[in-house]
Amino acid sequence: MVKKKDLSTEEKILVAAKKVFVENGLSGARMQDIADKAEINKALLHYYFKSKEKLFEVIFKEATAKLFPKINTIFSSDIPLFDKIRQFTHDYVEIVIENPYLPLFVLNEINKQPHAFSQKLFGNDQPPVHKLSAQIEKEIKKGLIKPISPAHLIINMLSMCVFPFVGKPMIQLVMNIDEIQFRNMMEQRKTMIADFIIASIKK
Amino acid sequence: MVKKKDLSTEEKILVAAKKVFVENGLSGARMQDIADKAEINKALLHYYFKSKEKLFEVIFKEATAKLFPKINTIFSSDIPLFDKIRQFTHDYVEIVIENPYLPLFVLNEINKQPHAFSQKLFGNDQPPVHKLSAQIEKEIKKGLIKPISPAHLIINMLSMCVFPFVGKPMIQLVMNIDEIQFRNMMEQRKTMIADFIIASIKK
DNA sequence: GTCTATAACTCGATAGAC
DNA sequence: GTCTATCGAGTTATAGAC
Repeated sequence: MVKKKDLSTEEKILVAAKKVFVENGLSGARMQDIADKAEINKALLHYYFKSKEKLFEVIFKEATAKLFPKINTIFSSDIPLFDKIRQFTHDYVEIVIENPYLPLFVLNEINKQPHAFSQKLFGNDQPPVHKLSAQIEKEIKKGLIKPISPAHLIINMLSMCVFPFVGKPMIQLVMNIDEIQFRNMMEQRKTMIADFIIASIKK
Repeated sequence: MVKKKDLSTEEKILVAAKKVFVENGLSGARMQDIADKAEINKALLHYYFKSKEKLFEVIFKEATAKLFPKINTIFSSDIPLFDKIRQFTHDYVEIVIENPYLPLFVLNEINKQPHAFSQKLFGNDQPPVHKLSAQIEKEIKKGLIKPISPAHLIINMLSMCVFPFVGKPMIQLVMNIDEIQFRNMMEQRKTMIADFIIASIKK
């Protein structure tokens, strides 16, 4: 664990800004709160990052960089379908366990600026579902799995990986569980989700 | 379809406020925007609803009233498990299709004030999962379905119903589909989700 | 009930000293 | 690089006329 005092001013700002933006969103965050949390003053924030928007952009890019590239890589990789499902759900739940508040943060901002991201998220690459969709179609045609719409299967998989974190406080309320129990459940999901999916589509 | 002119001032405000708050959140919403959309002026907003916070609370309560009671009712009803799964997923997806932006809105605010809701959402009732959990356990013991943690099964079901709407713009980007295609897909999910779940747990 | 005008305040941003 | 002080835009909220 790195102590605050060991961080450069810029790093302290980034750590503080991440927390404040992720908790409150762009419009809900206050530069004063970020400054306080970084133990500096507002003027210095502007010295390092010209404006609130610029600082936000840095934090947001950092967040998407954690959440999206992995999807692309695994979806497009060249391994058998069931392995792919197991690997994706395992790795993705693991990522999100370490960053439980990022999905809600990112989805919020995408919601507020949908068009602004069509390019940003995937650059000039194909959106990453095509290869996986094709693979699923192929398995169905070969009669190896039950017929299912690839799009729905992918949405189901993503839903089960991500939603528990987006709805974390609600789930904790409804199920009446604390942080540790929640974390344990999420650890189980690393393997449970794939089992659940494969049981559904295997012939 | 009711026309704006036929609504009372209070109703016009509520319609406008709902749209603005749901799209922008509490901190992102502007009273001026609400006034413009309701075709009145700011002063009148305060005449009807003392403050921004008070107005927000009304909208928020309306939103939770749409999303939560249904869960409670179906989860606790006295019908066979598979019927319950079919009914819940069908009805819930239907509700959310008609209010696609409510889940993200509500989850956001719960995230910002987790403790404030422990009472608010369910009052003095038991959180509604107990009865469904017990029912699932029983079916497993009777050997009618495959062993699975009730909590995970419920989370999976909720995830597949709700997440596509929380992640709507992202899904539209990733899958490259427009509003109509999205709506069609969600219509399919009214029955698809139950099929998917039951295929996974049926013996 | 509804309006115009404005007070009161919050907050991002800058000037300027050190 | 870092600070204090302050400006100015934008917002919530109120006063007061009709």
